[in-house]
Amino acid sequence: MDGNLFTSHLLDWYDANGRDLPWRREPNPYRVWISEIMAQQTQLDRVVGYFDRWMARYPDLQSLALAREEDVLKLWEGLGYYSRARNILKSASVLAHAHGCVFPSDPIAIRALPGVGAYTAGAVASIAFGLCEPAVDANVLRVFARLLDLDAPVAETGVRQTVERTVRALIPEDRPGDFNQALMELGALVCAKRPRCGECPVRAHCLAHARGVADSRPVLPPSRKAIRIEMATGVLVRHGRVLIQKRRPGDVWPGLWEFPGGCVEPGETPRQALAREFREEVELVVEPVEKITVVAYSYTRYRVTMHCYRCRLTGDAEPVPVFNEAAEGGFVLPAQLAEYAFPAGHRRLIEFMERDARAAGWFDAGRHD
DNA sequence: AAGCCGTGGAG
DNA sequence: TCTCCAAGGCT
Repeated sequence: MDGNLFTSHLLDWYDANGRDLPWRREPNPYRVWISEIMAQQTQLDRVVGYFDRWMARYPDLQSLALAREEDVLKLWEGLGYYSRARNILKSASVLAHAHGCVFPSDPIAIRALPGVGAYTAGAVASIAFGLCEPAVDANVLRVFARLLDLDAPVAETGVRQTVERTVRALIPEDRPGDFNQALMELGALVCAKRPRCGECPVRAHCLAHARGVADSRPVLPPSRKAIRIEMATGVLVRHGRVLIQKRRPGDVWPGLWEFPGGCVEPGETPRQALAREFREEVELVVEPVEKITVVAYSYTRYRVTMHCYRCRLTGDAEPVPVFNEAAEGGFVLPAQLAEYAFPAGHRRLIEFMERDARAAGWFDAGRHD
């Protein structure tokens, strides 16, 4: 491959077709870092809104160093992979104490930050500091699987190393960040899962295209099957306040809030499962009295059908929840639910109840006590 | 190293 | 409806 010609074709295309993204307008290290963490396993179009809100709230490292985890998780709500947000806070602490709130330019120091792996370190080093470091993400792997017609599964570590070496040899000293971004942009817009070779600025350099096998690259590993599960969750209102609890570290969605509930076990109905979960989780005896809605959502490899019920206490005793499987919890006003970060499925339940509130009155105090 | 961590859009 | 999979990292 003629490296110089390849690079100029690619950069010319990027200059004409690269998207106008907020962190590209002002690529200081802090902004580039945040954008790259947000972009992990997330399509850029979804990142933009979160990025803008983040920068309005935490415009620099100094302001981030004072941030509270609750607020950061709320800002991150819906973006997924919440450990990224917690790792940003851990990094902020490191950057404040060990680096005096000056973002380090040394790739090794960048790579040492929590949540920063080989890709992100290379991206920040090249985009923010102009260093000739490769940034090999899924886009770049796919692009080079086609350029080089690699017949090994791209998930293999050997393939990544091959691609990193190749990229390192191609990076132009005057535009390392643009080169890396151009490779990714090409993968996102042209050399996508279904390639659009007719629009490709570097198809003359592409072995898979020359051989007519671009559609069968990259070679993918066998996929894991989705697991379907049924869950039940309950809305318990008392004196106009609704019971929620905060998930513990080590759980799925650590630090996020939810309504009590859990998996429907074999042989159980959703209502039975819900009564059992309330006993186990919060030591309250409740009865599901009314189906609110069914929310279908998915996380990682699970496909969840969540049956949502309005619950009432059986018995007259004042409820004192004991949070056996949560970090904390309590009864909060429905209007306050907006201040807590919920997993997407529970957030959709809240939105359903708010939309439906006038007709159904899910949160009406007099209806439930 | 293989499994886990979220979510929503594309096809 | 259902599968695939994103500007990955951690354990």
